Amino acid sequence: MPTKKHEQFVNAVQEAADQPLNQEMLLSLVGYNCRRAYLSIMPLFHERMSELDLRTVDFSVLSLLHANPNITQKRLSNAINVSPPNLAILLDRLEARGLLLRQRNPLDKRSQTLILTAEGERMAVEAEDKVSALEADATSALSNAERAQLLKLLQKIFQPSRG
Amino acid sequence: MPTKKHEQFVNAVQEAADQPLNQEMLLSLVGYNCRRAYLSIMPLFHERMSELDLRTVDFSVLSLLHANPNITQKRLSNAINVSPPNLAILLDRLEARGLLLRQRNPLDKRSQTLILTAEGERMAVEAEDKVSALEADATSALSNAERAQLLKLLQKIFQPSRG
DNA sequence: TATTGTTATACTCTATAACTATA
DNA sequence: TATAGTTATAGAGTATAACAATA
Repeated sequence: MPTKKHEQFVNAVQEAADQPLNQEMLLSLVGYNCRRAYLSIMPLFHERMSELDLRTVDFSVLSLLHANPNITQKRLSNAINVSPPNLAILLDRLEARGLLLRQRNPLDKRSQTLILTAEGERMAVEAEDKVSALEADATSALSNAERAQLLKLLQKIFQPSRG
Repeated sequence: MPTKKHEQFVNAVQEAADQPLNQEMLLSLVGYNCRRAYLSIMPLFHERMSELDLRTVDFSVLSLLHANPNITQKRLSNAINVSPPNLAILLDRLEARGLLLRQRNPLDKRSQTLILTAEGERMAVEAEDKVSALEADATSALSNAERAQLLKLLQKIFQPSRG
């Protein structure tokens, strides 16, 4: 025999099931929306880059070394926000694949400088092409102007000094 | 005795050290910028929410249940993109803390509906206030109009159907 | 004494397989 | 037979502590 309280519960559950989800609060947060946008782009990255066997962080390293040959591990570590221990094993893997070289820094023998091999350069160029294309596909709902505006606004958040 | 090759290497290393890092490629990518912006907001989240002992995903759950009482675990799982096994233990913790209740769904006894306790409601309201404030601080480089524009552009990426 | 980089290790997050109960 | 949820477990990603070599 259903009590009144039980009836109210059944009605509340029915009503909840009938209504679309209210996500107003979460959708008002920049952090949440950044994460959702990022997570919506990543599957395409993994699909298209699995052929090159590169993760996002591997791509970041190749791309930065392509544009900045002979920088030290320290500067790379700071730039991509990967801790020295984790960068060490990441570089072990890329070096083992013949994509880059570590060389003792002649100006300060504590540090090591990094440079892509010829194969690493080829891989970097190919990866950059693939990523540019995949990005365009993942953000095809945006016009070029909107995309540029988005980049500007995001950079204001993590580079506030640059206005 | 330094070879010519070695001299060239020393010069290249010196030049690399003297120049600012070129991050043009990475900064042209929406995914990379989303991640950087997200990672710049998170430390503030952890600082301010450690008092409430809530992670981002815990906050998402409390906030969604606050706005959508009596929804099922299935709908919650879909909304926040957390797999059923991982959601189960997350809900175990919040239930053990007295923040929510799981109730067998009277309309389909396979599923369970979720509702915040009085304490859970208080926690949700307090957390939402804190998060709103922290978001404003983390994105203070943006005007209100820019912030609104940013949310719109990000949502276009992961909700392309909504234009 | 401080810095760069490495090794070892622990912790969190996320993903998968197998199971129970209900439809 | 299919679905909601749970348990157990494995893997990836990230963080910390201790160490060697150089400054």
